[in-house]
Amino acid sequence: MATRTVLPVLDVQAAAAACCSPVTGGVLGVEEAQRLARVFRALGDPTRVRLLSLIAARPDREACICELTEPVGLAQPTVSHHMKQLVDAGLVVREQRGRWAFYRLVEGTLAALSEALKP
Amino acid sequence: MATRTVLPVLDVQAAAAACCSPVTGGVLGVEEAQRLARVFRALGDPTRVRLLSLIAARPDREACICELTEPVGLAQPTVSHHMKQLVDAGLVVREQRGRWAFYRLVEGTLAALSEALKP
DNA sequence: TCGATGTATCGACGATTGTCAATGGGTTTG
DNA sequence: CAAACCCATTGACAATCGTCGATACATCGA
Repeated sequence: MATRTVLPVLDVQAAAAACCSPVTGGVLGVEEAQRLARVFRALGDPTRVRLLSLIAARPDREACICELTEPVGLAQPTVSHHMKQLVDAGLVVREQRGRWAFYRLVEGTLAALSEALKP
Repeated sequence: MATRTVLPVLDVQAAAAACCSPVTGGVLGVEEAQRLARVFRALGDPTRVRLLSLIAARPDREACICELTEPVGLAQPTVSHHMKQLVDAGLVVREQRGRWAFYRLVEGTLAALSEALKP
């Protein structure tokens, strides 16, 4: 059985990409605030912010763990751990290709967050 | 002497409001990533997201602690603690007025974050 | 001046987080 | 098949975080 939490990616995607719950657009319900906070929490670590920018700077806007470990200067399990956080937050998508794991930005989530912060 | 950290608000304001360091616009330096992550971390708690939305929903877009404690259902010291985090992140500004402490959104910071997330 | 009121700070607690070394699971190559 | 390679998971550790009760500080009103 799946030991992973239930589809957090789709939750965020559906809720955020729907372009709802802007922070300054009225009192947010508890659930909406939780969804937003979960994504922001994933962005709340310098290493993860840099990982995102490293992926975005790649020619095809995707990268594997082996291309990310050296730039951030952390051990491979640590980078893998951070990428999992970004996947669970819906900021990134993982795709296994051969023995490499490629990560690609989810632009919809970024756009949705950008909208939610617009004053 | 001031026991507070050195003007984090201005740091964020200057760096972020200058509309620099978009997450997807090239590899972020360590310091830029740290500045961004510090603000996102402040947004990474559901209570703080709700506090922001509560303030934004007020007629004059400002509120005092006494108006925020009951809606979020937490003790007064806890709310005060969260507001301090938001102030340090540059998301909110504090103004003492009589015996009340009023908090007002810093729209520039929100706008800068929104820009930084635009894909 | 004294009591009441609104906030901030302190001290403490359990919970979560970031990090690593060691290990295990797949996939390719020899 | 066996070895090499890439990555995820586990277990452990210190550090940080969210929360509260108690308390201290500051301001207003009587």
